[in-house]
Order: sequence, then C-alpha cells, then structure tokens
Amino acid sequence: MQISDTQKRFIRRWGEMGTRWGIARSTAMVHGYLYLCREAVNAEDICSALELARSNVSTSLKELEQFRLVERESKSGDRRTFYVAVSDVWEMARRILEERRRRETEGAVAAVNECLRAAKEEGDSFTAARMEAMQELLSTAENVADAARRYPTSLFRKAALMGGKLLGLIAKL
Amino acid sequence: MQISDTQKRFIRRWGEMGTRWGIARSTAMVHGYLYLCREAVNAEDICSALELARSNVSTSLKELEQFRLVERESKSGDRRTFYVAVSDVWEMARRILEERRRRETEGAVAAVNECLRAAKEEGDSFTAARMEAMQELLSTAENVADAARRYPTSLFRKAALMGGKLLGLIAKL
DNA sequence: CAATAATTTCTCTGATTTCAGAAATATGAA
DNA sequence: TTCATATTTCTGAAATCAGAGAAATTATTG
Repeated sequence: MQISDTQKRFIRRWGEMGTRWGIARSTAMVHGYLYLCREAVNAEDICSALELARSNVSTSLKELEQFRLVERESKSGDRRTFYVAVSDVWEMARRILEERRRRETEGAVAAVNECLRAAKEEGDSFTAARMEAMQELLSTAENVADAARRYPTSLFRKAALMGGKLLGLIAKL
Repeated sequence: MQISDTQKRFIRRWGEMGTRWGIARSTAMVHGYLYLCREAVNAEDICSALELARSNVSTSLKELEQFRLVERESKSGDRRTFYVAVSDVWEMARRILEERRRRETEGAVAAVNECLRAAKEEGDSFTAARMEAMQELLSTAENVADAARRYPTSLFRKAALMGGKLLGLIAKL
C-alpha cells in the first residue's frame, strides 16, 4: 500500500514517540504503518512504503509480535506472510502496557528478595525495611497486572473514561 | 555514608532496572543510594560511595529532582546541599509514573491532531477515523493523569492492593 | 569586594544501539 | 528432491547515549 504525505507524517511521529517508549524508531514506524492499513500487507510492502531494509522490517515484526500488536495472516495461493495491526486502540494500549510491565519488572521481585534476605541476615533492620517496602510495591504491581489480564478491554476503556470520578468512588469505599 | 555489599548489590540492581525504564544507570543508582540512606547526604558523599564522577552525580540529581524523587535540604553552618529521597514507595511509584507519562505523551496529542486535520481535509475518512481513535486514547490518558494528580497517594495504594477486586466492582457499575 | 568552596555546563571518549546489506536458512510447489 | 522464493540471522557501519574530566558559573563567607 502506497502512503500519503499525511500518513507519512503520522508514521514519522509515531516512530518518534516509540523511541521515547523504549521501542526502536523503525519498529514503531512499522506498527504505525500497519495501523493505517486497510488490509493485511506483506513484509516487502512495508519495506517499500517506509524505505526500510528487509531485515529491519523482519526484526521489527518479530518485536511487534512479542508485544502482540500485530498478527500474522496467510492468504491461500500466496506463500508470503501477511500482517495486520490490532486496530482497537484500547486493546493496543493494554498490550503495550502489559509487555512493558513484564519487561520492566522481570526478575525484579526475585532480585530485591535476595538482597532483602541478605540484609536480614546481617541484622541491618533499616535497610531490610526499605527493601521490604520496595518488595511489596513490586509484587503488588505484578498482582495487579495478573488480575488485569483476566478482564476484558472494554472495562479499561470504561474505567479510563470515568477518569477522576472513579477515583472519587474508590475514596468512599 | 559507607555502604555494605548487600546495599551495593541492591543499588546495582536498581540501576539495572533503571536502564529498562529509560533512566540512566547512574541516575537510578544515585536514587537507590539515597533511598537506602538514613539521613540527607551531599553530592560528594554520593560520588565516593558509588564511585561516580561529580558531574555525573550533579546531572543525576537534577534528573531526579525533575522526577520529584529527591528533595534538597540545607544544613546550617554547611554551605553544601544535602539530598534525601522520597521514602514512601507508593509516592515514589506515583511520581515516576507521572513524569514518565508526561515525557512519553508530550506533544503527542497536538501532533496527532495536526495529522488528523490534514487527513480530514484530504477526505481520507479511513485514516481520519484511525487517527481520531488514537487521539481519543492519548487525550484520555492525559485526562486520567490530570485527575489522578488531585488525589492522595494513599488512594492509589488502596486501589492497587484491592487489585482484581476493584476491577470486578467497576464491571458492575 | 575578594577569596574560596560548591555546583553546573561543556566537551570528548567509549559503549551501546540501530539499521542496511549479505549470507544463511526455511518453506512450499513441481 | 530440486528449484524458487520468503524469511531470518549475521556482520559491520553509522548514529546515539552515558559518563568522565575540565572549564565556567554561582553562591557564601570573611
């Protein structure tokens, strides 16, 4: 699919934002392109539209699959793989947050736990207390993420649109 | 303040995590160090404890101040500036999330809006619809963040600890 | 208003990351 | 199995980023 200047501008912006989110510019651009596509497209198509190396597109697609932001599709009579982006922005946001959370807290609970044990053994109660607090935070974050995975995206949209009101409700509980 | 091996290990881990959060390793290490300090310390102290260049510590402290994770303190009869970290982990998490959200969506709404206008002018309704959805997501994120700023940290702790139960409640609204 | 101590900003180097192109591998049809 | 083509992995160049040290600036005290 050929793209207009407006689409190009959006994709460039999206790539720029990606870098601030710890996602490579070209990866975010591939995602932006797929988000604007009406139907599934193949890797070669992405290359020519964005003027990126084939290898780069391949790596980007793999990354996006890990985020579960794109899905593969196969067309009969065509051996190439076609890709589509998750089109619902709420689902998109949710998956990005989930994968980021996973990457960013991966192993952190265990690591802090290890330090905590050592601090206790040494009888350093101040340090132990600080680490314990950190530990509680990290494991709560994991628990919330786990719980969140069990609810539909529509719920998050609802919650987000309620915004401040929701927090007001919680305050009254 | 001199630090034990356990503390050193924690700080190193914290620094490592920082890099995955888009925060420089040394910045996160300075933060980790301050988090483990019983009282306010000065920059020189941080340098010697972590074996970092004075300039690096200065830059890190400035960064941490922007995150509002550390505060300055002055001692009478001492012209040097002393620093303390916010010790409550929930407050800490909140401020990190707030600053990250700010950095990561900075200008995004305006940029997408610009593209959206162009797409509409060109009569490209498909592209316009996609951009509109993205726009809604981004501005909702900003609204939620704004609303959140008006509530006390204790509320977030409460909400987080409720975890899945809270989502169940929202589902029933 | 010095003199001196504290802090910040600037510049440069080394490490890391991104990404294009080449080489290798995998897949499917005949 | 062989051929053609799609895809992935490897490699090196270019860009970016972190962090040390020097230079400049700011603040404090006599």
